[in-house]
Amino acid sequence: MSSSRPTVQRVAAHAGVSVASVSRVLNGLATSPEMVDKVQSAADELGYSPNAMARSLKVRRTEQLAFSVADVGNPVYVDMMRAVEAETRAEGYRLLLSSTGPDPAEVLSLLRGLAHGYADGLILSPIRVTDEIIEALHAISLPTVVIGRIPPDVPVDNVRANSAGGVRMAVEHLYETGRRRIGFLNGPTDTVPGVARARAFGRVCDRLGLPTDDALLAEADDFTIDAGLDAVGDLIARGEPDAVLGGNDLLAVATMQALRERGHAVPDDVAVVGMDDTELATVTAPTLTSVSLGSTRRGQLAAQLLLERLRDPDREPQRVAVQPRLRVRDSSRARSRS
Amino acid sequence: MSSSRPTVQRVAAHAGVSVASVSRVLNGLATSPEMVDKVQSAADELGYSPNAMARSLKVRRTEQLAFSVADVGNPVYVDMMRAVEAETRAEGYRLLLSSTGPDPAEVLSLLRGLAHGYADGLILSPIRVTDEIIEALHAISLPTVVIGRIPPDVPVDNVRANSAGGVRMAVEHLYETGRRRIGFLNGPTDTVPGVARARAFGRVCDRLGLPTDDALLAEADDFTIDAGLDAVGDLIARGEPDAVLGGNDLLAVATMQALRERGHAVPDDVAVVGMDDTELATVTAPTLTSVSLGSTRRGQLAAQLLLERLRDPDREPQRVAVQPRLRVRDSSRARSRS
DNA sequence: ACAGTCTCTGTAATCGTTTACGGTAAACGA
DNA sequence: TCGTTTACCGTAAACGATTACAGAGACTGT
Repeated sequence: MSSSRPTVQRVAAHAGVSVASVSRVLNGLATSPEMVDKVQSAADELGYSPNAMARSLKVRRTEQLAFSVADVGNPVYVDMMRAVEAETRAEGYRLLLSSTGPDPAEVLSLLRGLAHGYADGLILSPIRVTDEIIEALHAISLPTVVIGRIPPDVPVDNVRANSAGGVRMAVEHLYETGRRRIGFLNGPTDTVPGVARARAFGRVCDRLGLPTDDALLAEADDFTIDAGLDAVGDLIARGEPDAVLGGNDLLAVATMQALRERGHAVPDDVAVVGMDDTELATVTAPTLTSVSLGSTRRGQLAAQLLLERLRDPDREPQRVAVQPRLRVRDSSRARSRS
Repeated sequence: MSSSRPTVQRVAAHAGVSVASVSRVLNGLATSPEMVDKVQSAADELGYSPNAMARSLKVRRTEQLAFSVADVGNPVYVDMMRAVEAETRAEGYRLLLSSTGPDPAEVLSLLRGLAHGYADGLILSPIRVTDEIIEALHAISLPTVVIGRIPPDVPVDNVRANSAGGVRMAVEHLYETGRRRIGFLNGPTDTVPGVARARAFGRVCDRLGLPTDDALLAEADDFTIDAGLDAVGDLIARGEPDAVLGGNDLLAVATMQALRERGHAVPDDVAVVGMDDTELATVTAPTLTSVSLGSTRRGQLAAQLLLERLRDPDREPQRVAVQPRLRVRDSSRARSRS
């Protein structure tokens, strides 16, 4: 009894047949009943299971898809992930998650490393897009769809949200409910969503004649609760806002927490609204008004685009956008006093 | 220009050298400077990147580790994941997440499918453990560590929490702060953690002389917020508890939400405590008392065990346990009236 | 009885790498 | 000058599977 895993050769020898026959019965091709019998019993006598690596080398398919996200702790990716999984599982693919932190180098290594190898296709949602990433995307031959804005000439399928529209809806909503000093706790502005949201915020404030002094603007160095807590203190103290928009739900949650600790009531003193409309928004107290950027829909579309490209690798890259929708909850209700 | 990806043969031809030389310079083995030059320029002229599949077939390593969790939406797995990732990244492994839903068949397919192929090692945290899974674990040759209780004779490394101890701490804490009708919103009792926690709850209540009528017991059919909301209504209405223990933080959050909707104050009318002490516990209002089962520590230990086994495949399987710790927050403070 | 079909099986090539092995030529020492 | 060491390089054999191809019987129909 050799120590290493049994191979198809060993099974063949043990069953007294050829390797071809073993492969055939294991893949359910036409064979005689007694052949099936011999091979099957030899196989599970030895505890054989095929080497996936060797198999995919030959057939050039792995039956796996990779989904790369920036932060598994962010519920927005959970939504996307579920949608992607639901869509791709039906086609028999296994889904592999991979969490690249905030560092673009990670994404890059993924694009070059895993990209050509362990998966038949890739969905990625990079938070920072560097020139190197763009370049790698140009060069990539693996079917790929990216979630998030990329330059129009990058030849991959693309689905994106309308961040700017979302910010606009949020600010208009706050304006309509009487808020005038609206703060913005953004994520890092060297990220794709960060920069889009910053720009949009400035524009809509200008249009509505709202103040945009620096004291009303804060930038967390990550789209996380911890980073939000670090950054929001100043905004609250120096900006004296009557409303705060969070760059995503996590930042909004951090804002609520900081407000509570400092004795400000939400929404009576300060309204808070988030972005992404994740499950988090429903569990906080008060529940969080949030603008949905369609994470589930984006995941679904990304999966569909990927599956279509898998079927037809040569078709034109497509790009689709999904529209935002405001979900009003308690954190932005009208003041009860006033 | 051929359409398919360039191979080592092609860059060899293009550089006018042998494939062996190409492989050598690409792997940084000893070669002359001019050889390095020729190969390098040929390689990136063709945009060559090696086929990971073929490579790992030969060297029998993928440099990848797989971590399989039941529900990516559960923050407890996020904690574990981060810990595992931190530990394994240092050794140069890439971490692949894979989300098997609540269905044991998924785990099984993972154990047999991905198990022998795309990863050098596997960490899994199955929520249900069937005979088939036990059997597959006996048969597995891939280095594997499971997080969660398994029968003692299963020959894989194992790290587990002390659920029972955790439940005990939670209930004692509630008892000491004056609660007498303690409800329990558990997850499914056909799961490993579900059954352990149910048993422990019964025992500690008996010991303390607390009532355990059926009206105080509820069982959600998943460890999620939605399932919790479905199941907790009855418990609140019929059980009239003055405290509720959630089988995990998600169930506790669901409980708080349901209580709020029905006009009960937390903690004044009803105290709530969760288990797992996830990030969620800090963002709710009131903040959630929760017993930490050491998710980060468990992830860390699991990763270390796996790495050790990777270095020495023949050593004895180890099993370690991590102890719970109660984290008191606002949701279980003493009543202010009374 | 024989050509033609059909069904099953085995031999060997192949996927894209790595690497053991052997050969060649330059460098070295005496 | 002539072995011997050293440094490189190329040829070919793996890794473990799939599959094109061809051969071998077993049928069929005439």
